Amino acid sequence: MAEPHKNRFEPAPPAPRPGGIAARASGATRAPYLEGLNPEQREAVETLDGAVLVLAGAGTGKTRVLTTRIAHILRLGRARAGEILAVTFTNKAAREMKTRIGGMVGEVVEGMPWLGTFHSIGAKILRRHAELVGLKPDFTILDVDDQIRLLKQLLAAENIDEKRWPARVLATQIDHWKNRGLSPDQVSAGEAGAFANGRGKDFYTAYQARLKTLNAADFGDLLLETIRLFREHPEVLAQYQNRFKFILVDEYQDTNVAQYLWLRLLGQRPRDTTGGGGLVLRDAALRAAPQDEAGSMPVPGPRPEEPGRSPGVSKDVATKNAAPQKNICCVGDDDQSIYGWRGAEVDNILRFDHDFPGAKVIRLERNYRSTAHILAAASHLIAHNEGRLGKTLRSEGEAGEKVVVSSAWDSEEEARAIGEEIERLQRQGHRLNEIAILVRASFQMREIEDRFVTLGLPYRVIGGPRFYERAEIRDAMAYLRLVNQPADDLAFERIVNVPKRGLGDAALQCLHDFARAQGVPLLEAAHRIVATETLKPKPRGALRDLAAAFDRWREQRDVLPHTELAEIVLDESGYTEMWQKDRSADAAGRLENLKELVRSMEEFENLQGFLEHVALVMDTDRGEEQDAASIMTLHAAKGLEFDTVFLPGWEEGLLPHQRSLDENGRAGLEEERRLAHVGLTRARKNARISFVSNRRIHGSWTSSLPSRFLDELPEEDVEVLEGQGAFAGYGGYSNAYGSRFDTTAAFGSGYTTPGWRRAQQGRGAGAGAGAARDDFPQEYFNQDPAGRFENGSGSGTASSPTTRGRDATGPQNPGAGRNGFGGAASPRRAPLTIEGELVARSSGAPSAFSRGDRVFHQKFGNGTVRAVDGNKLTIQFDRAGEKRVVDSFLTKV
DNA sequence: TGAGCAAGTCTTTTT
DNA sequence: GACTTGCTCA
Repeated sequence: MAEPHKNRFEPAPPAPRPGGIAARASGATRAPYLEGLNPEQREAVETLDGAVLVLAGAGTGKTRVLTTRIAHILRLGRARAGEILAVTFTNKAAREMKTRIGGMVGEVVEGMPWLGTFHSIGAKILRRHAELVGLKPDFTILDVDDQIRLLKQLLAAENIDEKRWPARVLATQIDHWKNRGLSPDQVSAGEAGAFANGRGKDFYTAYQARLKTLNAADFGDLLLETIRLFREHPEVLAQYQNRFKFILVDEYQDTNVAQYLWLRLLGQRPRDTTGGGGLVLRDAALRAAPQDEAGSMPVPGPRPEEPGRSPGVSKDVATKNAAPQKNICCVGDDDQSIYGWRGAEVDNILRFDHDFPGAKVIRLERNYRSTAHILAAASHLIAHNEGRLGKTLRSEGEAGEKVVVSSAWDSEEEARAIGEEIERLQRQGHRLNEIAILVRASFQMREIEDRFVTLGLPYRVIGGPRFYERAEIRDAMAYLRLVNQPADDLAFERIVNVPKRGLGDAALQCLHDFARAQGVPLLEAAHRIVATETLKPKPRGALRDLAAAFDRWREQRDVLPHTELAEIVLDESGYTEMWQKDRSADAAGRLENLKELVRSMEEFENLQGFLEHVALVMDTDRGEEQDAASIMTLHAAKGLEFDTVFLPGWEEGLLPHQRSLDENGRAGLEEERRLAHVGLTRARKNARISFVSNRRIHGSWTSSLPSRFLDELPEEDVEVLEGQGAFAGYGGYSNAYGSRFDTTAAFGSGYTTPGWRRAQQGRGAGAGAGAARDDFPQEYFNQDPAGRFENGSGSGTASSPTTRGRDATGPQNPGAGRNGFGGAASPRRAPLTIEGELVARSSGAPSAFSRGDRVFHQKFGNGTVRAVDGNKLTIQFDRAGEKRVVDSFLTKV
C-alpha cells in the first residue's frame, strides 16, 4: 500500500529527529503543517481511514483542515497525488485549495489532477469514456443560454406554446430533475405530466436526444451521464474506485442528489458495485419526500426530525451498502447551506451517518474569525432554525464591538450612509480590501455603486456580469467552438449571420429543413445545400463562403497555435470589422474584450483545453490588487471574510426574500436565515446591518418592513442606531450629508422605541400584535389566507396605491417617516404572502374547483382554472399570467 | 432583410 | 429601469 514513490508532492525531508524516522504516523508529529492545529482540527486531519464527517462552522478552519489532510496523506505516503479525489463546489474553492496545498507542500499545483469541482471532474471522466454514453470525446458543454435556445427550437418543433411553457421554465425543470439524479425514464409520470401539456417526459427525452445529436452535454449531464456511465459499465467504475484511495468533499451541505449518488458510487469499494440498486432506492425516497411529506402535514410547525425524515428507506439503503467503505471525508456546515434552490439537499449532510454507518463525526466549533459579539449574534440567529445538526460556535477572540443595526429612510440614503461610514473607516486607516458590502439581491448593488462612484470610492463587484457572458465573447466563442466541433449547431446558429451576411430567416429555415432531411449538422448541410439550387443566389454565395472559411480554419487548427487561429477566425469572419465599424459607445470596450479573450487563451495548451475552461469556469481570474471595497451577494461571499461587513437590506421580502418564502415556505425561510447567518459570520470585527423604509423596486418606490431576523438577534450583542437622516424628512436630507452614523442617538435599551414597536405591530398584521420572536412565524403562517387582506390593519396590497410614486428622486414625504420605521400608518405592501407554505402543505382532498371554472383571486384578479391537483390549482389569470395557487385563495365567479 | 420603435417582461442566488 | 421580443415599415 504505502509503497515508496516519487511524485511532485514528495514530502520535504523530515525534521531531524534523534533516533531516525519511525514509520508510524507519529513520524508526522514534527511536520510543520500540523503545528498550530487545535485538537479537533488535528483529529480531522489525522483520522484517515473510514468515513469522516467534519462539521465545520464558519471560521473554524475548514479549508485548513482539508488542505492539511491532503498534505498529510501525501506526506505519509498513503496515496499519490493522483489517487486523491478532492471535490469542491466552486472554482474559487478549488483554486484556493490548490494554492494552499502547493504552499504547504512547497510545490506547484499541477500534481493534483483530481482536485476540482464536481462538474469539472465529471467532465474529465466523461470525456475519457464519452463513446459509452453516446458522445464523442470533444463534446461541447452547453451553458444556460445555449440550453434555452435549444429548448426553444424543440418547443417550436413539438408545437408547444412558448407563451404558456417558456423555455426558461422548462430548462429549470429539467435542470431540477437532473439535480435529483433523474434521467427521463426515472421521472415519475405525475410530475412530468404537469409540464408542457403533459408531455414533460417526452420533452425531456427529446431534449436529451437532441443533445446527443449535437454532441453536447449540459451542466447536469456532466454528473448525470457520469452516473449512468458508472452504472452501466461497472468495469469503468471499478477503474476509478481503484484509483481513488481517498475522497475529500468540500461544502458537503451543498451537494445535490446527483452529486451524492456520484460520490456514493465512487466511494464504494470495487466489488460493491452491484449495490447500485440501493442507490436508486434512496433516490426514490428523496424524490417522494419533500412535497408529499410536507403536504400531509395538517398544521405547520416543526417538521419531524429532519435527519430521520425517511428513516425506513435510508436505513435500508445504508445497511445494504454498509459493507466496506472507502476513506471518504466530507466537510461541511449545515448552517451554511444556501443552495437549496439549486437542488442542494441539506439532507445529505443531516444524515451522513445513515449513509455511512460508523462514520466519525468531528465538530469544529472554535471560531478564530469573529469577535464574541458577532459570533453570539450569528449563533442566536441561526438557533431559530429547526433542522440542524447543532453546533455551538465559540469565540477564541475578544468581545469586540457590538453588531450595529441602523435604519434609513430609503435605499439611496442607506447607500449614502454606507459610503460615509466607509470613508470614516478609511480615514481611521482601515484598508478598503478589508471591507465588504453583502447584499441579498444584485439589484441592490446599483445604488451602492452609484454612490461609490459619486464619492470616488474604489470598489469592485464580485460575481457581477461575467466576462464570458458578454455577447461579443459568446460570439467569438461560437466561432471557435464551431471550428473545434463542426456539429455544434447552436454555435452555428449563433454566428451564421453575425456579422450580417444576408442570411435571414427565410434562408435559415431552408437550411434547417435541408439539414433535417439529410440528417446532418447545419454546417455540413451548408456545404451540401450550396451545391443545389435550393437557395437564392445571394444567400447561397454567402453561405458558400462561410462554409469554405470553416473548412479552411479547421485545417489551420491543426497547424497553427490556437491564439493565432483565433485571430485569423475573428478577422476573416468579419467579426472584428463589424465592431470596428460600429459607432456605438461600447464598441471599443468590446474590441478590448476580444483582445483580452485572445490573450487569455495563451494560458491554455490548445483550443480544446481553452473551451473546456470557459464552459466550466465562466470567470476570468483577474486579480485586481488595487485597494477597493468589495460589493457582492451573500451567496458569493460564502467562504470569504472581512474586517468590516455591511449588510444592507434586512427587510421583509428581501431578506428573507419573498420568492424564497413563496416557493419553499418554511424551508425557504430557514435557508434565508442561513444566508443571514453566512453574512454575519463573514465579519471579523465589525458587522453593520441596515434596513430601509422605502426601497426602489422595478424603478418604483415600495415601502418595506424591517426583517424578522432583526428580532432574532440578541439584544445584548447589538447596538441599534437610529439614522439621523432617516426620518427627518426633506430638511434632514441635506443634514444627512454631514452627519455621521455615530452621531445619531441610540435607542436606549434595544428594541423599545415607539417606532420599532409600531413596526412590529404593523407587521403582525392582525395576527396578534405581540407576536414577535420565536412564535412570530408560527402565528403568521396560521393566518387565514382569505382574511389576510381584510383584517390586515389596513395594510393589504389593495389598499396601498403607492403614494410614493409621485416623486422621481425619492420618497421625500416626511409625514409617515417621522414616526419611526416608516410607521404603521404609511401605506405598506401586503405583509408577507406565504403561499408557498400553503401550497406545500396542501391536502390531497379533492378541490371544489374544476377545470374551466372562472375564479377570482385577491392579488391576481380573475382567471380560469387550467389544472387541478388536490387543492393546488393552476390558474391562467387574465392579467397576471399563469400561477399555481391554493384553492383557499380563490372564490368562484 | 433589417432598422426602428413599442410593448412586454422580469428582476435571487450559479456549476 | 434595463432588457428582450414583436411588430411595422422601408
